[in-house]
Amino acid sequence: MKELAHPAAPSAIDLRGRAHCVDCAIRQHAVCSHCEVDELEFLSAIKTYRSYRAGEPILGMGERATFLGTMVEGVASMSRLLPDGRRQVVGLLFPGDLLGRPFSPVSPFEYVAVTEARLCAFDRPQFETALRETPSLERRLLEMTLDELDSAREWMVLLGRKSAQEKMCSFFALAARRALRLEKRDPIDGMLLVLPMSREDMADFLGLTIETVSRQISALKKVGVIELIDARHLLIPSWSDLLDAAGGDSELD
Amino acid sequence: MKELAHPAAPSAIDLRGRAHCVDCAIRQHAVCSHCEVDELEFLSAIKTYRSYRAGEPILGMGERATFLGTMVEGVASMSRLLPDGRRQVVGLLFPGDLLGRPFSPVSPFEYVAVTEARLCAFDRPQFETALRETPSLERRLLEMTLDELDSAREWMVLLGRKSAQEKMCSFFALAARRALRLEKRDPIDGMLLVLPMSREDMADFLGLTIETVSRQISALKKVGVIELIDARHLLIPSWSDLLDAAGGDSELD
DNA sequence: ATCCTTCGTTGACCTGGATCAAGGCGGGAA
DNA sequence: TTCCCGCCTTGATCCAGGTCAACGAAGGAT
Repeated sequence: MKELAHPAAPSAIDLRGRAHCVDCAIRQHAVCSHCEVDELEFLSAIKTYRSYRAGEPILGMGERATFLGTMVEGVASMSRLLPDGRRQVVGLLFPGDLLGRPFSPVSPFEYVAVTEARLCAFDRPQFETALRETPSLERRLLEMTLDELDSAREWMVLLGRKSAQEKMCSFFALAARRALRLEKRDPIDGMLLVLPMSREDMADFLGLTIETVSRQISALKKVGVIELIDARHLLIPSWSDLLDAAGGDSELD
Repeated sequence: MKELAHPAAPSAIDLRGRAHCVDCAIRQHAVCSHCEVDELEFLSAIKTYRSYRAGEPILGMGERATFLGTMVEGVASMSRLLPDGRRQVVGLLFPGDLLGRPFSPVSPFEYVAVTEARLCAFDRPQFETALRETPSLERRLLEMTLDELDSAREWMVLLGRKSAQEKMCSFFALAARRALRLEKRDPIDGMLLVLPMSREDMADFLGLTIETVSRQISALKKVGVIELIDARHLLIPSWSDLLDAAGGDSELD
């Protein structure tokens, strides 16, 4: 996972991966959700699917990105590495989310596939031109960016003011809501939550250490806020208990 | 400061405050910076200046906002109050910054004037219509939102992974850069930095307590990274020393 | 089957920053 | 001038979460 020959080269590119946009399962969440058929056709012409294995880098920090794209499957992380090795995950990307920084060729953050992932990628200059010429695209990007900004600020509250326990609960709530959204289902008590990431990724997302994450999970299991099946699977017996323990959750993600 | 009769009512509204946009000192930083003369004239027709005293609330959390606007003078904070009183400042607004959440009438954060402040306010529905009909406005808002998102993520790194000392230095660097930008000057060693806010606001911005802020300032003074004139004024003897002590600063704000 | 190697858990201990508490200082009111 | 009162600083103590360390469980490779 650490020693891949070509960090920015996906493990597979399907150059002719022209699945029909109209059939795209995640389009309603994506930057192209407001597009008309002809606009979709144009995008379709410049799109390429890229697949990544879990742990594989997608874009490096400070690297010149040649593309950007929509997450189609899987989860990716966006993070910053400090000179001394400390790491902060500043965002998780779920299907529908846009990966990459429009209008800026070098991203100040690195993107890594957290699970096996698939990206609907666009050549950067072409996509940026499309953005400028297609109001429905630009408008949707603005909507998405405003929402992401709200989420980022929400997360700042968590990072700055919440206890380790509250952070864990907020994270579970976030992960559960994002999973539910894709399945178009509402939260229910007793639901299963699949954790898409390692303890280390969670720790780096929450501003904690893996040990603290592990301990808090054990503590939450003991008080019954969660029921642990195995390291990656848990049940949420009571959604409202979870939100209470999350300390002022704003239902945003 | 805590017991104001009408939280959302500014201390003064100049209804005929129609200073010419073309002469506006901060327009180049504002959402209207890409506008043509005719577009400026339209905005001018729907704008109103609002003044706030230091400490005065501008928009409450969860409150239905009737306006949003560009900061013209002064500094405002954007923050979230947790049910138990903990507070996190998620952003500072300097002249040129847009105050308020476009396309969403209720802001999930509260805005407070940190110093005496002046706002170029627009009626929300009218401004949103203008946004939708004016590509130069919408495009500029997108640019600004993308930049703010980068800054927010930068701040997440600080909140999640930096030490109290690094946080203080990053804050000084941020405040200095924002001040310099307005004056169109470059950072120089020995420059004076005016702190626009109280220890409490800094603490809430950095995810610290006032005591820690105070102690770190003393510590930084002792090691010579800053020179304290009084509680609100300090010198930055060496810009590079400051950035070193800030631990991986990305020059962003 | 056996060995790694990675990941997660748990325990023991430490420490950075929070908390609690006491003054200092400066500006406005009387 | 004196007295507040809101800020800021500093000291003493505490504790949530970090650090260090050991170990178990679950794959993969051979």
